[in-house]
Amino acid sequence: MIDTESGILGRLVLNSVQRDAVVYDSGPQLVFAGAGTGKTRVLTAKIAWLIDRGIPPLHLFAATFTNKAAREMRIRVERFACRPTGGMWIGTFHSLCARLLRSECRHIGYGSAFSIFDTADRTALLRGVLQRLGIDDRTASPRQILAQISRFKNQCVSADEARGSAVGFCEQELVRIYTVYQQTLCEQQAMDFDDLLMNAVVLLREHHEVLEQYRQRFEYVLVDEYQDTNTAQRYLLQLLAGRHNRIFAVGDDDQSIYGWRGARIENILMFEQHFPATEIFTLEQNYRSTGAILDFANAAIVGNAGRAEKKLWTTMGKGRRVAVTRYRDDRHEAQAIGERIKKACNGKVRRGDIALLFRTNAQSRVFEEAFRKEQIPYVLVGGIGFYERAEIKDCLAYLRLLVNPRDNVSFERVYNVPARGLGGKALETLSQKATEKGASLLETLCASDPQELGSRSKKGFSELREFFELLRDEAGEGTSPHELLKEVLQLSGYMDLLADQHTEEAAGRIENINELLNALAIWARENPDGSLAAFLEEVSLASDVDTWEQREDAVNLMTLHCAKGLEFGRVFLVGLEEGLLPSRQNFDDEMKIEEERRLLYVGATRAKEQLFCSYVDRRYRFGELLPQSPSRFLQAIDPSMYDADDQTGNFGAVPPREPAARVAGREAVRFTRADIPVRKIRQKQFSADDDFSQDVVEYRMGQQVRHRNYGRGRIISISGFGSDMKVMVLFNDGTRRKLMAKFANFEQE
DNA sequence: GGCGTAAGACTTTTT
DNA sequence: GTCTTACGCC
Repeated sequence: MIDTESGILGRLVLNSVQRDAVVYDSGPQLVFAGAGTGKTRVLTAKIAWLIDRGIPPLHLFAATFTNKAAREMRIRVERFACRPTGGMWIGTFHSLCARLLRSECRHIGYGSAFSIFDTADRTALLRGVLQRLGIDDRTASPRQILAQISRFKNQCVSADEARGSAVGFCEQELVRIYTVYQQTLCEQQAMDFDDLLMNAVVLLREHHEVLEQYRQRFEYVLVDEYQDTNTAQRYLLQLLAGRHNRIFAVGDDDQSIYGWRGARIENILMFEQHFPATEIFTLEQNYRSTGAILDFANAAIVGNAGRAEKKLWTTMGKGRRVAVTRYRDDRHEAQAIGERIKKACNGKVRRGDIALLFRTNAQSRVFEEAFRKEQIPYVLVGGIGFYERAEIKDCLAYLRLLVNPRDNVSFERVYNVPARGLGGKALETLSQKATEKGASLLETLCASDPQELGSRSKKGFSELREFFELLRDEAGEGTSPHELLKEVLQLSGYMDLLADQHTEEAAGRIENINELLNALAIWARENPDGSLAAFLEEVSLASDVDTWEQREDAVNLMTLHCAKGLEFGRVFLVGLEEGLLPSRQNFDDEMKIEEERRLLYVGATRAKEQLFCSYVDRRYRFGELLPQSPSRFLQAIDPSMYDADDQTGNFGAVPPREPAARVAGREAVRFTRADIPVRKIRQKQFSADDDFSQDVVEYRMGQQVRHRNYGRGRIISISGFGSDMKVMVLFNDGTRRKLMAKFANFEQE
């Protein structure tokens, strides 16, 4: 023991529970690691410790939540263990499964060059399937169908298995669609994200020799963010860990926020049932946030039922109080926060240490505008990702076709981009031929005489055919991916098309394409042996945070989901309103409301020193100014946990039920203070369960009031909202009193 | 039969 | 406000 102490354990700064978790080595382990308790540190330390004890890195399987986390962990492990970790399998579940499938998928009817379909690709595929089945896509939205198919796959329910339990017309139709959708994917040698997981499980389940080989190899299975695993991922872990029975999972049920994507919080809560003889470790000392922030976060999360018992504590002291600010509307919120950030950054606060977190991507717009106006540098993480832009998808579709000529979705994307005089009719002709031959569109094109493909489209088709044949030859001769893309852009005329447009938009697209070329060149330098296929895979499985580089000088804007696992000195949590957090679409389901509450918890616990929350009275949605009310989660937190600050300038007033915008017609009307009449003070006493948004006393600053016992006075400050609203009154006898508005019983002047 | 313009739907979160 | 789809024109 003394040996290890002076060795690697000496280099890793760990508290006693963390150290116990690292050195325990007698079977399955679950580490409950609350926010900021050193989850990553423990996982990194565990891997480094294992390697230090002589476990070859190639016997380790480690699943992280993002590729970025995987990269960072690999670097840290290498630093601690002072050894290269090349053979270690570390990455996201999706990339690890892709890796497994690339080498073993011959067992399940795939070649190693399969395409990976993203949401847009699978939507395009489904549209085609619905058309072929003669189903009107207005009767059931493709979105919903895809969500249902994902639900099956996330639980590893194949189309055949689903058929057995389908009840009623709708379900049977769904299964029929699922069946054809799955066949079509296979025909095109493509897998969607869910397939990567499900097919990996199917492969290991049905091919015992393959399973044994990998089980044997992976002596240790390590998992980060275990609370966000879905059923398929759990099956995969159970299969892989089935032999050595050494699984090390880290997670926090309070941070489970991916239920909508199939994640099962039960996975972490029932870990002991899934992995018998588990030893549980609970990390409760928080090293990230101040006491004030932790108290606020704890107060937010206690509303959830069925949590694993834990209580975060810190030795850091209370720190600065959490601020909860009310603004007039979303523009006001953005402008005021922009100014606040600007002021703070004139001091010694680094912009890179500030994050602005929101529930939906749509909320970022106003902030971007405000920040530009204030000249605050910012980085937007996520949103419309680089690889989702039309011009980038076009480029990638061309490249994908070179790797996998059976990828019809890619073919249909680019066969007429730039325009070659080929349209729906031309595609139909080609498609029919392809069906007869049992080949893909590109294969059929290359095998057909253009003369047979319709008189009008023969020119376009023969152009396209020559283009692909030339590229395929070049690809075969080992031309670098970077050169290939350049050729694609030139030979297809794609670049010319953009260059001739002379618009700002086209210029932006050219810039993006250059960025892609650049990325390809850099990637080739870092991966000298990397194939085009490998590049495409990496690109398909890259997440938003993967491409994010934290900068010293730029404020970080991202969704709450994106912020998981990150930390910042100052955090602005914006738009804490009903309908947004919690999201309106989750109102009806208590489980989903709990997930929304966890989202608030995740957001709050990102903050190290200071947390600013805000909500607005009115918000633009669909181009209309709609009234908003503060989030139920805020209202449930004891007001003593934070400082309430009302910046609306019309304190206590509540937005009208029917927005004036409606009355005025379609045109959206901006509210000014004068638009909102300050109603007379009402004498009514309110009960606690009154809906405050309907029955609330409206006060404003400076208002004259008369109190039954204290006489006349003037309101000098207002805090809190709804039934918790407090007013500070300066009475004429010189005394100041803070009164609960609902009990003040002011007499009318 | 392709291309451009106008109404239409619509946004939760992402590998 | 933005992206997609439908229709009418060339």
